[in-house]
Amino acid sequence: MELNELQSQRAAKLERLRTNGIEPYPTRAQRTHTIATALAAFDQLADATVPIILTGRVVGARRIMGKIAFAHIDDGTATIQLWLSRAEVGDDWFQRFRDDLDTFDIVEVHGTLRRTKAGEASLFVTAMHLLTKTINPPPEKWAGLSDVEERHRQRYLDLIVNHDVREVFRARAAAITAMRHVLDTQGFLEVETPVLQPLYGGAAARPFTTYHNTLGQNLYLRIATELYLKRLIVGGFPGVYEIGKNFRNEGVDRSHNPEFTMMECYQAYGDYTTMMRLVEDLMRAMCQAVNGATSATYQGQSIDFGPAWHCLPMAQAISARAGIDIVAANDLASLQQAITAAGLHVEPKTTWGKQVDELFSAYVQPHLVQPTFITEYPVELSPLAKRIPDRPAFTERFEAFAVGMEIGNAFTELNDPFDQEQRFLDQGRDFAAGDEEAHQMDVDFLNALMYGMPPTGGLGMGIDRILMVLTDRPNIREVILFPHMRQREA
RNA sequence: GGGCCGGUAGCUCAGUGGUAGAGCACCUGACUUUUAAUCAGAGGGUCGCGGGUUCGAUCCCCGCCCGGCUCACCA
Repeated sequence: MELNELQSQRAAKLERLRTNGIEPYPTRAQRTHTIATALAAFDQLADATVPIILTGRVVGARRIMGKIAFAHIDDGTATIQLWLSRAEVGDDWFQRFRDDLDTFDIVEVHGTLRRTKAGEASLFVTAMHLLTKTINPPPEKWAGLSDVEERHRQRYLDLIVNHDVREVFRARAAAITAMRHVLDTQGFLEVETPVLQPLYGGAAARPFTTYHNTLGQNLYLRIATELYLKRLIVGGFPGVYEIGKNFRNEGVDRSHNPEFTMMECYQAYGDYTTMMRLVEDLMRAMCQAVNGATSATYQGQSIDFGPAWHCLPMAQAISARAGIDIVAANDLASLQQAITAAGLHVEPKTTWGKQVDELFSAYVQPHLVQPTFITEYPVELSPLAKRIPDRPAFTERFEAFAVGMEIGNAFTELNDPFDQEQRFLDQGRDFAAGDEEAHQMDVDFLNALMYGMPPTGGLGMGIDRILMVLTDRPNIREVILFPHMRQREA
């Protein structure tokens, strides 16, 4: 290791401690309380001068004044002030605290709880042990660690220094726990399906590819769990869900990370309307778990997950926002003509469905701030969704939006194996025509459907994006502990 | 991939065609109720990397690397 000046100073202190018989990395720690439990019982413990032992990392400045010193320690549950008196803790340890310990070192401290004259609840230290000597110095005291790249690359340091970052990830865990609770109590079984797949499917995306050496087989990292979960509905489970990572070989921006966490669930004998109710239940529960209420504030706007969501067919939404009737303009040429006639500027696309999607993304989606379901998607954008019985160009599908961002996608699942085969064949033509995200033919999945899948509702929800909304973070990297970062030069 | 902005001490940032700056941190000393402790003093730099212009480049020019925002892609 090459050490800079500050690191070398700390390494020298470490050697001095060793020379004086102090092991800088002892094997075990002892404590009687966490800081949080000690503070909760402060009055009883202080009044009876009960000797206790706490542990934690020294955070903030050590304030050392000749024969007395103060510092704070943090054990992950709370912080507490240490109050050291030279007379009480002894010359050796007082001097060691001053000369050989540093901010960020981790210590075990023995003493009694006592309030200072300023009124701060403190541990009056009678003895101390070093638990871990640190080599790296802390960032600046006030501005702290604010460089976004450094925060993400050194998330451990970000978490030490920026306590609101810890809260984001506690919120994330609480939200996922709440999500599991809703799904478990509504009869869904949590399952795990393959990440390494011989065929990728269930979404429109380019995959990451990898290779199994001994089998000599190309494999893909999954882009969705959908096709495996539906096989399990064929297998007879009444409801299944999986919360796990998907991997999509696409661009990276503030709402896309190459690997992201998705919850997908499938409910036998349900349909897309039962999935709407489930989304409402899930979002209410997750918002409650994170914010203690069914509304959240995102970038200054209140987002309310309490009431039933707005619900609007895609054609109506586009008509209202862009003034284009996609039901009348039902082929690519007439749609593009209508767009031109309306004076709209939309990226030209190669198919009617993609053009509809583009129109929607440009003119409707940014306005979907409050929770909204957009329903009835074009069939060619939805190769796994069932058609609306009397309008076969559209599917029983919705996407869930909030703060202008897609956070969920659901449909009545296509269970007609012949229609499914035809959709795959159509997708195959798109792929041959250069659409790298077109869905692949999956013969085994068709085989499963030929054993019969009951009418089923399915839903996918992007956990990371939901957490962005619930924790008011405008960048997906703020809700992923270790977001993807470009590799640094050696 | 395009556009805009940025990369200077451990951290947060200023700055200039002529020996590199501040605050915090760190180091030395003083100090028995601090909590942005205070006071006195000292040290610390590949100015992202490579090339060019110049007597001289951290500064100007070109290329590259990395990051942020944004557009495109991506539901």
